[in-house]
Amino acid sequence: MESKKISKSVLKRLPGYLAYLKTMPEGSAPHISATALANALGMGEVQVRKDLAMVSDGGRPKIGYQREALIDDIEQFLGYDNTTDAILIGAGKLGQALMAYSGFDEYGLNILAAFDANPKMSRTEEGKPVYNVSKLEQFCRTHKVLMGIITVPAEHAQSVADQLIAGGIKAIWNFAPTHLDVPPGILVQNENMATSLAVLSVHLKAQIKEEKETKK
Amino acid sequence: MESKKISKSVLKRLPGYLAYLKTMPEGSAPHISATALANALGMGEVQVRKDLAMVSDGGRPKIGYQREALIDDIEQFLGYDNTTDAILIGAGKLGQALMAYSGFDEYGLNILAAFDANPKMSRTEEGKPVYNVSKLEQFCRTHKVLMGIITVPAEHAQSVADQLIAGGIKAIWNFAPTHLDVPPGILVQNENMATSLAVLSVHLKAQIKEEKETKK
DNA sequence: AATTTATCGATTATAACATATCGAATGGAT
DNA sequence: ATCCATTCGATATGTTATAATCGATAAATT
Repeated sequence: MESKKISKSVLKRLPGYLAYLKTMPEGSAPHISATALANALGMGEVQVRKDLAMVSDGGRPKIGYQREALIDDIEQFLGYDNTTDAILIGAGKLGQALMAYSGFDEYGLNILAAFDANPKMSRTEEGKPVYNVSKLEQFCRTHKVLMGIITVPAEHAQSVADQLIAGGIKAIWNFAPTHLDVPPGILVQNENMATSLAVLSVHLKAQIKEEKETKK
Repeated sequence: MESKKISKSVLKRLPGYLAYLKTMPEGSAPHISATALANALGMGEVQVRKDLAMVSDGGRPKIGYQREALIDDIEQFLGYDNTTDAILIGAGKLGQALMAYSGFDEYGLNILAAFDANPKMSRTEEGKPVYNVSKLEQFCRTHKVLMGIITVPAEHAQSVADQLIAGGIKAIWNFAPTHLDVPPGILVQNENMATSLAVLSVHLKAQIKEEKETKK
């Protein structure tokens, strides 16, 4: 089962399973079937089974998967079991919100420090240091940081990305609503709110249109 | 060209084009070709052309698209030209960050008010009212709000969603890391950071593994 | 012990999607 | 005025993701 090649769509569904498994009450049965999971999350049972088969092999007919073991398997697959260090650039509103979000530990993510062009404080509310952006590249090197989180305005995002890459970063989590040009081997994950909004907006438009037509 | 059926993948790419077109300097040529766009954003030129053909028909050989007209076409298609009202539930760190984000106007989104189970203030920094969550359903009805933004902890998300739907909401933008059960016709757009993290995390794991193997 | 039932896992089929290729049209160059 | 380069648009191919089908297995029941 271990890795080889995994489709990105599967990857995006795994956290969903994980979250559901974890929120199951303590008293529930120690086993859960792929079918049950599928029903709970409103997806096809075949798809769920296939996804689970990619990361685990503990499925037994009539019984299902052992919940604890399955959780462990998914977490291990997603790399949530060993923490990765990251830094955040852009200590604005969004940046601070992310720094304050305590849930990242759960996903094996540890934000070491924040950087800003004009640091208004030396430490965040949570006690994480805030440095001037000029220290960025050097910090990456000395701490061997592999992930950078960009929460700066769009016009500065590319420049920040370049500095991160120069510092040896391998993955970028980009919250700036702009395209980043990066060399191959560097992964950019865009958390673009504009795309989500587009989906919602078009849906609403269709919905309203439909309503008008049924009224006729 | 107008609507009919549009694939979700196309939809997600359109905001990228739009953002790039808008950031082009004033002095640049009034026309742009699909080829140029493709190169700038690092995508296939055929795909870009196909996408643009879905929303516009102003493409002319040798010239390309008129930039202004293309921007208008995309914005109209995405519904950015007429604003839609929305409300936000959960005035925590993330919720406040979203309220403070001024860029939403540009996408035709107008957040009317925020709701919280324990409002700590009656107004946000931006002057938007903050109500108790008990007023939620009534507010939706009287203001005919169609979109709700959920930024409450995962355990309360489903309950909030139910109230929104009871109030007549048609689209939900869900920032809570949990699955929401909704009746058909209601769209849930999950802005799940966990999925993005999963993609990044697995990439990093593969990257590290690769490095070790090349060192051998 | 045999049968039934529920579930996993593999195989196959379908559909969506991205990519490549080709012809047509247009504006600029010669 | 003719030719050429560029770009759009449409068609065709390959790839990938999704869905449906089938057999096998293990527990529960009779």
